[in-house]
Amino acid sequence: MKNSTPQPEDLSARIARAIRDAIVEGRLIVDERLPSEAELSEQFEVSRPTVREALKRLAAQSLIRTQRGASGGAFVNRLSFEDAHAQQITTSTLLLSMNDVRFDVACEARFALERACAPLSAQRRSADHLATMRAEIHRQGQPGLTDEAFCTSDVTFHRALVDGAGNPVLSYQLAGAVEAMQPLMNMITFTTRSREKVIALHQVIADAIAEQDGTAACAALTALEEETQALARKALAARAETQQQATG
Amino acid sequence: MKNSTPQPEDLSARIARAIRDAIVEGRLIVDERLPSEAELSEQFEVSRPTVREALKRLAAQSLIRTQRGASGGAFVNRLSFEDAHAQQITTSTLLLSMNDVRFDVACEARFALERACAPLSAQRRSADHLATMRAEIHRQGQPGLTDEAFCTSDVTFHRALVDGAGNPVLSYQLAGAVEAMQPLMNMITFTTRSREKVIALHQVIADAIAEQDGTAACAALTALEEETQALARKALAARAETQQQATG
DNA sequence: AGTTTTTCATTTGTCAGACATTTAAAAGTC
DNA sequence: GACTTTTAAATGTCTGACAAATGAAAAACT
Repeated sequence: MKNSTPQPEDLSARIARAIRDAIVEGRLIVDERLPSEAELSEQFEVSRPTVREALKRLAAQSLIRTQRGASGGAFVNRLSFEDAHAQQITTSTLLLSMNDVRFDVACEARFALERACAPLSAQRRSADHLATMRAEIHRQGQPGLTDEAFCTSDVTFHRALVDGAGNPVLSYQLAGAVEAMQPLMNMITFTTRSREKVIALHQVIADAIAEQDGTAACAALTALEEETQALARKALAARAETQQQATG
Repeated sequence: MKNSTPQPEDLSARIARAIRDAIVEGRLIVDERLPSEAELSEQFEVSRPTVREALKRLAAQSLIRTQRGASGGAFVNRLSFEDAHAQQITTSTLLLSMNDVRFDVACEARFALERACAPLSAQRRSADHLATMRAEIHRQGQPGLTDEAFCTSDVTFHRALVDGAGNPVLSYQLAGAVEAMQPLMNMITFTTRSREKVIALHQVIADAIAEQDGTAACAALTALEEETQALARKALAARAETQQQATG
């Protein structure tokens, strides 16, 4: 009986939904101005604060932007790849951290997706992308680099690989998978030896991309995945042992 | 000089950001209750409506949920895969439609990502996933099926393929790529002949997945990509011709 | 006439206070 | 002890107001 009315939606939620539907269905187009808050409150027969709450909901999703002053108002926002990118990353990050997603699951997803990009990137990467990859490899070899900085560089390297495919949709979709891994990677303590292995594989990948050899890049990515998984297992085991010492 | 203060963020945006950061950085954990709106307005030294606007922003991103009554309030929400899934789809759909992303770009991304799933799906798919795929193939062969229904079935088929990989992170990341294509696919008019080709390739994919042959599934996906791209080119050309007739 | 300055109306941003509604816990009753 | 009633706390909503930004029209000036 409880679920007959799951959750009578708030007025502001209903209004937000109505406007969102109008945008998604194309009844409101990009840069079109919405009625003023006063007009909206008349149309929906609610108070202005309620309308405002609805508009803030939409603003939070980058669906509208607001401007003050005469001829200001709320405008349908062109959702940019940049905005979508950022949203994707925070959503993915939270998703992984809040649901206790196992490292190996996230890692598998990440490398599977990257392998999807490798062949395209091998074909199309610009000199810039390649230069970024090589620069990051160099950075990763610097002594005295913290683990966190190493991970950040790792992400930059892989993003260059993905962006090399020259497909913005692909870059957008991959953003979450690549960047959201960083907090998980930070669990790992990278020894000098393990860094050397990772860097060597990065080198193989960069070389393969340079020679437009997608197959080789995929193979190196697979090797890197196995190496990463092994490192994570080791970190996890070490952590378990520490905990056992603490409790026992 | 204009960019020195790019856009003085609203109070409600600032407060939302502060709380969001607290959640992302783990200072607020799942199911933890936030201070009441009255307390928040004191802490941030703003009025309750402003606090409420901030909370609505967070609610729009499924970061919090609110409950009325005594011992009610705003609680940090566990971002579920389901919620994230839904958000991803609407974001991806809007992104594609608002930025005039070319069909071939979106299509390329979609199939590249699906090929990343195919080997995993071939290894792990359950009987259920396979049954869904076969059922959709059968549905696609039914006469009198509208183009829209055909596309819907196509999406269901491909989602089963992706879900077969048994990696929820992968399923989540792929959701946008697969589902957001549907509006684009609906441009295409499927002739009986073209449907037959698509169905035949679906059959090849399903068989490959059944026999745990990831390589064959990938090959069939590539063939399906080429077929889809060809159909889209045809639809585009036909549209261009119609327009020329209208204007000329 | 042309240009600059001022005024003004519009619109969002913010605030204060009030009431309605929901809900769980406390108090009261049998 | 089990049930009912009361109560307090919290969100949901409304009204009315003022502040601040901004573009356009009006006015003033050259």
